[in-house]
Amino acid sequence: MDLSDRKSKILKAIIEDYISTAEPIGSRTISKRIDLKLSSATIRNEMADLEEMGYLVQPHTSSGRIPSDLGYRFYVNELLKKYSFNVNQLEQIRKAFSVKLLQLDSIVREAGNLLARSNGRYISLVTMPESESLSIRRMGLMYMDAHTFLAILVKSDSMVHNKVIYTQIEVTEESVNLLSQVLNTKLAGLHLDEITPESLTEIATYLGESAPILIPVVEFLKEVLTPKEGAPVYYSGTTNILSQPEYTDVHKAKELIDFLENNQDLQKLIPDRSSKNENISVSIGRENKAKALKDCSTITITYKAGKNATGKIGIIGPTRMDYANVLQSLEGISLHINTLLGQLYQMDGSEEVVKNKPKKRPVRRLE
Amino acid sequence: MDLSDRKSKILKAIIEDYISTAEPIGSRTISKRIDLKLSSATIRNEMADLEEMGYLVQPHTSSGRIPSDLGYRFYVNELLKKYSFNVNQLEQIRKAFSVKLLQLDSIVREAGNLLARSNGRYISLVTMPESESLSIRRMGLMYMDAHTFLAILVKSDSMVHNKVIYTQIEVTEESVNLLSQVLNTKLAGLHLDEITPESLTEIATYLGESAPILIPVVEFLKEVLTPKEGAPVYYSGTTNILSQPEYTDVHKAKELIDFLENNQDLQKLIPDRSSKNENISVSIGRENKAKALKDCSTITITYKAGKNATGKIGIIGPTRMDYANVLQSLEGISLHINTLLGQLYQMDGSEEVVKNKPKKRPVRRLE
DNA sequence: GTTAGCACTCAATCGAGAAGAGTGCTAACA
DNA sequence: TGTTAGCACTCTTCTCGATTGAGTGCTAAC
Repeated sequence: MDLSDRKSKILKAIIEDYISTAEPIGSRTISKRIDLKLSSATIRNEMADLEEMGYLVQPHTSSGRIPSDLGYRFYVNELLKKYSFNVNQLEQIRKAFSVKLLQLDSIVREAGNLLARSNGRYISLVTMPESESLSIRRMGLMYMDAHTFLAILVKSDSMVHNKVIYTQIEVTEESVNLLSQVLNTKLAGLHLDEITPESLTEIATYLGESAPILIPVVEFLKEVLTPKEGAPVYYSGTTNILSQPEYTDVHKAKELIDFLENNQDLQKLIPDRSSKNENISVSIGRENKAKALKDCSTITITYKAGKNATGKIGIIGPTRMDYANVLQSLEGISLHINTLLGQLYQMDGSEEVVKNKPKKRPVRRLE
Repeated sequence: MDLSDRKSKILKAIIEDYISTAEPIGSRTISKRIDLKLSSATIRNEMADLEEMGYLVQPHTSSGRIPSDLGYRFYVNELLKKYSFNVNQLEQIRKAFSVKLLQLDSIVREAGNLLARSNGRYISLVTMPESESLSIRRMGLMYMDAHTFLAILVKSDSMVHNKVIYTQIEVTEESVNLLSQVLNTKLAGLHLDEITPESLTEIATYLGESAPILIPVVEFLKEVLTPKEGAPVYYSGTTNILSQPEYTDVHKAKELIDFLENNQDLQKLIPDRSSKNENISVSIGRENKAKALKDCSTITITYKAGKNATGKIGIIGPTRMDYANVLQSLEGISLHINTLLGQLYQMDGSEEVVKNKPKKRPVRRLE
């Protein structure tokens, strides 16, 4: 769908004005604003055309025009000039990540917070990276007292999990240390589905009568390694939208926030329209799967964490969103966490893990 | 300050009505509602008295009365009959805590969430338990690759911390394991200020040329064990207040939420008025230290975690708060987390830690 | 193709009046 | 002396019509 150069300019001007004012835009405003000198009457004619073509809507006769979903879509696809990266901005992003954040979940979560703070007007969201199946990179146990020990697991995606485990039977420091060592050598590099009953019984033989403590440990492994269907979404800056004029009605705001908090499955919220080679996905208004988001736009970008794990980070706001700005900071942040995570994974002793890993792993189907 | 029985009854009726309706209460409403049969005119006289005494205020002449801060205070101190515990309710609280939550921070945080959910109208807050000085209960390292290992610390309050540490120099699995063992035997039971340069050099001697890896480990210990001044406050259900009539104005709501998020120091928000032997503190309206909370009431209860560590859990809402209900569920939840944490600490091998701990520890001053 | 001009539309604003809830005060009553 | 009925008064809220003003569509002229 093509538009004349003049129509494009007018549409762009309307959208950008509306993005910043949230008020319907009249022909006079545009005729004054735009570079090509045209009278309001001419603009009016063009606006009527644009409305007929579906790019603009009128809240009521004799009011200014506001962009339709289609209008925003055209804006995003065609009119948004490639934003140039501000080196300064990238530097600021880098600074915002404090040095001590060297763990995956902190990095990702902090990225979400940063995003929410950096625009201050929209809600930001992140999902933790999900890879189809995770393996055990490293694990260990730590004796605490006769009935307690700590289980620690480093997954192949570098996330660390730990759990305090209480046992009925008494354990000794030696037996815990022994189990720790055995577990590590036997299980490191394995996926959950590669932990067979046979290997477990083998491990149990090393333990003698303290074998039962293996049970809660395996529970823990299962719990942590089982791929969660639909990574949970973390929202940040939910109350940012309270400063948006479209949410001066508290009920609307609460409805949206409640909806988000109760719908943790990002897949169900937004369509997967990163069909192009781009990994950025922009969903405008009714393009979102959820009806509750019909007046919102969601922009998400996919980041990589390791070989085949990806997560998303994004923004939810009213359709009247500052797309240019959001896209830019989103891309800036994703760029940065990609490098951060890249560093994190570069340090992986991947070879070492690989040598322990059988070649023929059951293939996990994607549903 | 004493009130006649009848005045008390009228005040109570007004407050409870106002709590549930948020509308100024007129004399006729009370004359119909209350058990002792009195005409509206009589009630009016009594209300005029109560206003003169400062328990009620009139938003404007010829409107009903609403309780003043003093009125609420009287209500809380004198009129609130001792709530009886509902066994059912306690059972529900118990169920709400899923079994897998066996770590201090999850327990406390979950308590906050539960509190926010259970009333659904107010903001809940929790602070992590703070004890003056924490010691190392147990620590360990876990080798990951030639430049990476994981440091794990279990503090005396049972909180587990871990951090991925990257080293410039190469480390071997053996050296990490050795250090792990040495650290544990040498440092377990110690407070931060008991870790002397001498003990560190002693440890270093065990390590030979891989001694430098001790540095980031000590950094980590410092970071985790240094007592934070003013435990951070975690809020939950901040958007709950959006459903309250006093916050239909979005700006007010946003102001409050922003204020809370930017003021993490609970000490500065509310006065420490748990002066009685009670550990519950109720601050009504302007009794709060922060002016931003002048239309809010805060109720906090202190829970115990271990011997001398305490944290707070509480509720923030409009002064028109359902005190009876909030107090009850607050006490219920604190009761439960006290027992949960009690179990957690009972399992502490305290003797074992004690034997390693020198008697004369530098006394830390309270400021 | 562009523009000036004009009649028209419709939301938002304003103000006057009416309604209604509630009070204070007075006088009568038990 | 305490309680109550009644009435005038106050003040908010609601309603409704008039006004305003931003903006449009259309027509005619350039």
